[in-house]
Amino acid sequence: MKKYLALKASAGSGKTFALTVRYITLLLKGANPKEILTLTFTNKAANEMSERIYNTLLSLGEDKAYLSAIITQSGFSEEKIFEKKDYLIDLFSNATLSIFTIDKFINKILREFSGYAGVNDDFEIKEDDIEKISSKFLKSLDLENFDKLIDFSLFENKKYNSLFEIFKNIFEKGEDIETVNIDLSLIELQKKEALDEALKIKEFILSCEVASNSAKKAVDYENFEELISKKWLEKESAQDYSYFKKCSNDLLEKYFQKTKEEVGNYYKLRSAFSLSRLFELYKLFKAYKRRYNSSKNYLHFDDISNICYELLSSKIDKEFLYFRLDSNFSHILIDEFQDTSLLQYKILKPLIEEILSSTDFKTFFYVGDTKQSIYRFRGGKRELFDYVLKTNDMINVEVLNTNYRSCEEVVNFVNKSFNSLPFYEYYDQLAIHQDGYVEVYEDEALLDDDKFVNLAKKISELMQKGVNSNDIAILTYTNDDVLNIYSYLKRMFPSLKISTEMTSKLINQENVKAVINAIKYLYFKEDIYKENLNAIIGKEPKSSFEYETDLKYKSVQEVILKIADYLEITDDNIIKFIELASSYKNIVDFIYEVDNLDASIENSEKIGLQILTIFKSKGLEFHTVLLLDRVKQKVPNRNSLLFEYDDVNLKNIYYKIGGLDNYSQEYKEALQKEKTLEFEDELNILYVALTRARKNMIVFKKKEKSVFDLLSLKEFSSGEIIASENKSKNYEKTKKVVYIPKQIGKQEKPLNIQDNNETYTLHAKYFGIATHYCLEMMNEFDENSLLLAINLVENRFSIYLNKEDIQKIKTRVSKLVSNEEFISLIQNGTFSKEQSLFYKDELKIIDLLVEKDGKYYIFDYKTTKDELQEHIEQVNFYKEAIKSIVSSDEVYSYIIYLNENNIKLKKV
DNA sequence: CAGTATGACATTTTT
DNA sequence: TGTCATACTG
Repeated sequence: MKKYLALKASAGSGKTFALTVRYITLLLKGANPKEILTLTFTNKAANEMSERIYNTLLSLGEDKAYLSAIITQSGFSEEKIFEKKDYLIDLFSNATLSIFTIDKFINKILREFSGYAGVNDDFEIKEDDIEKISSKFLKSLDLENFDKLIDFSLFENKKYNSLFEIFKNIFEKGEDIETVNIDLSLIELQKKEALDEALKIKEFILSCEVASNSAKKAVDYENFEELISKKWLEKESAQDYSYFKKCSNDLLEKYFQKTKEEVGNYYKLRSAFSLSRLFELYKLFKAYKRRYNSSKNYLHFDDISNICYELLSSKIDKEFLYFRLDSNFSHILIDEFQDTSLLQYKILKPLIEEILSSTDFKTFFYVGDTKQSIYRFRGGKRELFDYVLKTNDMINVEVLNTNYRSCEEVVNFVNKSFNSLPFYEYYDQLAIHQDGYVEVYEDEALLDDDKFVNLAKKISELMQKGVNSNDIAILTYTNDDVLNIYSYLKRMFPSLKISTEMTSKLINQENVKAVINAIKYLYFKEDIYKENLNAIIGKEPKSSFEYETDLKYKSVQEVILKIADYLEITDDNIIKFIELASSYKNIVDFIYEVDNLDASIENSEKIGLQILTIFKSKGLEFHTVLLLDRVKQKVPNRNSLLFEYDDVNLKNIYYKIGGLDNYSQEYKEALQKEKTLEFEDELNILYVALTRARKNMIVFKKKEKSVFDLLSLKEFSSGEIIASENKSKNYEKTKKVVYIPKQIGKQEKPLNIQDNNETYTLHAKYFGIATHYCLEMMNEFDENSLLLAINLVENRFSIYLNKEDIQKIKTRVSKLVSNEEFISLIQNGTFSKEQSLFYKDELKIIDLLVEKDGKYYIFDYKTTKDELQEHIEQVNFYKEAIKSIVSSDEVYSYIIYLNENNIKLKKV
């Protein structure tokens, strides 16, 4: 095993495999899980990582690929590894793991050193309410600074809101600059100077007899602003401008050059002024925000990394950090390194350096693929990958170029598309799977009104050729496209199950929005809310909304439910909204706080054809991919600031001004650099999109203005469509715990929400999921398995549940495994957990299914106290389903109520 | 026909 | 706020 290694892992080349092998090798070589710091970007990835390691340990030896890789890496013999297997499983499942997201890790550091950073260690993490902070900030300013802000805002013609956007942008970067004081009147003077010169040109042209109308129109300026909007100012000399050509002489050229010089001086002054003033105001804002955060005892994610970095760079030295951190990390593994931001890297740097300079057994490893860096807009810095290599010559680099994901046709197509691009680092990949199908289809419909006809046709064609709809994923550029395709396909194929993965805010979902407006109307009696409501639910404008209720005396949850039922719009999103609404104490709280609710919408069906954005698809793979061109054109980047970096060092910050590039060479170069990076982003998105398919890929290309023109794709097809392996109409896609929302709205029995029944809280939901997860992860129903499983639960659910909850789960499950009736029922049977079944058009998941002597036993776990009729109905449904599937009457079912004090087995 | 002016147009998102 | 298509100009 290389002690220090950077791994360039193209899409599908076995990145997670390499990480897992390395982790297990470290364990074999005697490392403790706690000291192996493994960093990922999302919680999902962190969970998957620990599960993958755990599962690989459990089946160590069964998978030859893993085994031989581990043998090679560790240098241990097969026997030696088997010998250690049980010990490793035990070690891993009982240890505190250090597998986190980068953000969580930085958060951890800050909490440990909170005293030095001047923050409380129990701060909350949440989104900023920029509107509130900015208005309070304005009020906090003294007259002089307030004037400065107003002046700046007027001068740059910026709204206050966009000013705070810029502050946020600076804050994310965590950069700072020196400011200089330039008087605004100086700029006004310079403007006049330039205008005076330009008026000479005007006079000259107007008195030139041969001047064309266009030439006269080109000098129709009265003030400075009109002057600089003229295109001819960008020319090198006056005669380069065709409308001036006829009048051109030395005198005009003299005026022209002088005007250009004065305008150039204006730009220099203005950019220096604007940048300085902006940072001056930013510093005030930052200081104010610190005070505000500390008074409210909360921080934003950006605050955390910002403060943490300040702490490390000024207040404490790295030795101190290293020795004070509650765990010493001897090994670091970083996943998706190309997405690391500069700030994050700077925070990790001392830890990495300590490892690199140590003579002990300490290792450093990072994997990534700069071609898959598509998150630059939120800070990801791909240059870091090579920079770290370049600046630390002990680090080795390896490249993974075998593709284990896609079939030959797909791999070859991607190779062909990317390897001839100049300035794009690409190594050809080698496919291990044969065959496959690739098609580039020039879709004329994409430019018409009926955009998705051909997409729909292709889908039905694929399904006829034996591709299961579950195996198809449609990838798009925007969330908007996802929605449009979803509703189009729903219309065309009403019975087709479609799942969309979108992150859109719950409060923006139509039904939820309708209820919010209805409640606001009832509270404020302002017509605007009623009209909003009418528009959303499709009623005529001015329709009345009559609803008798007493907002004050009912719980917020009850009000939402009643109104949603009244409007007949109760759905999954409304139910989630009701669950979340428990956090509002009363209706007034709700009215004023609801707009800040940050939760996301419930995604539709959990099974079926998938539609998602390319960004969302990163890290995933699909049997068949339909890739859609960018439907609408790309928008330009609207940041007001331009950060120019040399590798990873900040070179300059510019305040973006249109036209400045004509007068400042360095600004022009910085703009050019930014453009190159944006171009790379665009190619990277294409790379991610084209590497998701395992078997079949169909590209829908626009006839004109297609993004695929970057790769010069032409109409093309190669190979044969590969049918799905699983032919059943809707089969399980994941073995994950699926939460089915409780149908609160449809219950017969009136709800008793006021007594704060825990059944309906999110917390209870996670408690239930965690309990199910614990039971799912147990290999055997005994205490030993429970210990292992509870550890996994802790690692996975510690965000949602506290120690007591975990203990409660442990107690409950422990009661179950010592329950004689239960044990005797399952003894000597073969059992399958989380068995999904599809029956009468419904997908259900059975918690535990046991087969014994030709008899079947169904078990369903419940963590609620209440024994509801619907539980019985649900289990009866399972029973019917199993009976019909196995064609036997010997099916028995039980509901297991996992109560705190006792276990109840209820035969149904 | 080449150069110029003008108006319409639009993203991605975790912690 | 940059890009693109389109109309206009000489």
